[in-house]
Amino acid sequence: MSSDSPNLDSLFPDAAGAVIADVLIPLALDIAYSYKVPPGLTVQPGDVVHVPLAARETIGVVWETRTGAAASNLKAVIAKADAPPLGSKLREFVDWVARYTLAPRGLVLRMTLRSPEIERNERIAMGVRLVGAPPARLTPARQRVLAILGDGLLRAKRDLCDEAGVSAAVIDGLIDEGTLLPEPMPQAPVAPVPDPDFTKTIFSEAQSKAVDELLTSLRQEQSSTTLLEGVTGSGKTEVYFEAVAETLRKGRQSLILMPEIALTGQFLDRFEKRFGVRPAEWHSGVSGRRREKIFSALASGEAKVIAGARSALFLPYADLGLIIVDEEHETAYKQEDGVHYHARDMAVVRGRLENAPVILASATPSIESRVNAKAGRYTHVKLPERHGGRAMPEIATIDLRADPPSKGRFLSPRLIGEIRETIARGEQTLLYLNRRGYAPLTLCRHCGHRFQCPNCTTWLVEHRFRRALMCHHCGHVERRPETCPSCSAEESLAACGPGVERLQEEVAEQFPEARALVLSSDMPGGIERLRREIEAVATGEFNIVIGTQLVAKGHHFPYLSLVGVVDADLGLTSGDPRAAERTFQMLGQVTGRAGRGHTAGRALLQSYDPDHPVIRALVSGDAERFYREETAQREAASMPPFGRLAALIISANERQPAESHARALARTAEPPPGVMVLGPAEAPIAVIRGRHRFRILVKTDRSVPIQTYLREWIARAPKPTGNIRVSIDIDPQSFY
DNA sequence: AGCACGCCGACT
DNA sequence: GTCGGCGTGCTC
Repeated sequence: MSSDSPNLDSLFPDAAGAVIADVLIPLALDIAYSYKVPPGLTVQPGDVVHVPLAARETIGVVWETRTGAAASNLKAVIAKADAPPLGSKLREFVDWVARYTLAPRGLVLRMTLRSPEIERNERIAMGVRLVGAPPARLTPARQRVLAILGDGLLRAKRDLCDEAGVSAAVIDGLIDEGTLLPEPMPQAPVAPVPDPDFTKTIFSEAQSKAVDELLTSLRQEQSSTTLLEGVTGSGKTEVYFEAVAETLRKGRQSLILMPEIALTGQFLDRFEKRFGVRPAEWHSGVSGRRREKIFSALASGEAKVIAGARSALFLPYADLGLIIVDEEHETAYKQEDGVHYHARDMAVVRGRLENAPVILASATPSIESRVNAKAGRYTHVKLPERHGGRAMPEIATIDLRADPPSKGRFLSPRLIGEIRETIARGEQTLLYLNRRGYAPLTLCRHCGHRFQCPNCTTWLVEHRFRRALMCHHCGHVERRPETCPSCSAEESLAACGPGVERLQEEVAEQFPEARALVLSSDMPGGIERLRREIEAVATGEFNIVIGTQLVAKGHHFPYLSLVGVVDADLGLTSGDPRAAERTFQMLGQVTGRAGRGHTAGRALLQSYDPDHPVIRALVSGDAERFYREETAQREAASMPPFGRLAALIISANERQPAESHARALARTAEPPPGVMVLGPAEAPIAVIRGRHRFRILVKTDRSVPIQTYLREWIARAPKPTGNIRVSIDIDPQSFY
């Protein structure tokens, strides 16, 4: 900071030598704006400041300071804000993420500032303490209060009222008399420090080995990424808790990233069992007041461990010493609106910048992470067996060509037989079908009319319970008509294919005496009811559970011994380049639910294509081979992580303009060698928050700087007219 | 994100 | 004639 003489400053305020701050503002702006720094104010890069913007005042972060000739039209910084400054590593991270995701830097900055809505209305709870002589008039109410406070300790007003059975007026009266003294209550610590040695976990031989390996790579001074691969039930969490303990002993902070839905009481309980206290939590359900507290506790270094959803990656840690990405393969790590980023990948980047080791944990790792591990870029730590002698489920297929269900039904005779036996043993069956509603397609038997979404390129799903046809893509809903809208034929509409509701109908028919339950995310009664029902399933209350993918995660069902995958082929035919991987992971998780205690469970996959590599791999348990083959295919096709995928997303309020601009853009593309534009016609259209989105997929091999190419492409293309926005999505590829 | 400006349809 | 809807562009 230059120290010009005050004389000179006041005489020539705009002369060379003025201090200028380049301030990044948390709006959709990519460049930092320049402001004069008024005399008497010193700012440093990272400082949060109030600045004028147009007619308003906003907050911003000083990105750089310089001295030089200030143009006289520069506005001046108003003041420093009462917020922790952003460290240089975090600023570097913001720049890096913005550059990689092609988002304006201001938008990325906003993710790091989101919480401190500087609520000045901090109400400090007051307590009272006995200090003076009893008052002249000693009423019974007053006596009760004084009796309680006789020990001279400080008590919260509220608690005291409850305990003494008096109103606040009694206590206020005593304060006026001088008998009691009000005093602010000591603030409960936002995030009590976990004790790394609260309990000592007894590890199996395999687990101890994994812990040793993990700690060895942790103790290297360099930042490193470790893939912790452990089958369901192998005790991954307890193993990575040891890395958290090690980081705690060093006095540094740990971040445990998890998909939002996985952040449950169950996880927090396990943490508390190991460390004596719960970690601080960070997700959409945490209230504003608490967010602010956690925010500053992290910035000051007071909070040591935080468990959070992907947004926690952008918080201002004082000394981040470890990042764990739990369930690293989860798609929930990808943010699809605003700044498009993949939290797993950005975690690896932030870990590198902060010199913090990163642990990616999963039972079914992503291809990307596996490839990196195989190539030696990540350390690979494996937990190959279940903990506590629990056996892996036995998985088999039912060939639907040889053993078909009866017409209009979806359960094969063999599966029905197995369910019957399971019920007879008093055990539970899970029927997995990842399709909400009654039937995925409705058509007219008379004229062949198919109900299609007016916005999307998808069929409307019948929801018989609600008597509606719904689009699961955009949320469009219409009433199911009685007659065909095209040919007016009556009673001609036929439901095609199964959904969970239809399966429930079939189950009721086959097993009228069984208690069956559908678990799907659109269940009437909302999340509360869902939680209660899941609890009821865990206590063994139902014989048959019919569930969509939400049953694959989290909860443990101790009575479950049979898993029937109703349509194992579902999802394998979608155009998604990760379809095989996703299906393998999903079915791996679902079938992993089977098994009671030490008894192995059974899983049956109904399939018309039992020789499909995914199904074969699930049955044989040969994950290695599946990953090897899938990796080879990815490599041959230049798909991630061997090539890159990106998309231009064109969105507008109406479908038509979005689509025509997408086509116009596609025509403008002049792909250089190594780039392939996969055309808008192949891309599905979705409606998100009222905006119709069209995607143009782009595939490149790794030699092409895809960011540069996309930027040039957009610059070349005709300017979008109307309310059309073009944004860029870079597909996750994993970083190392 | 705000906020102003400007262009088109309904109407005190 | 004006009011006000929203689409568009700008903010050091």
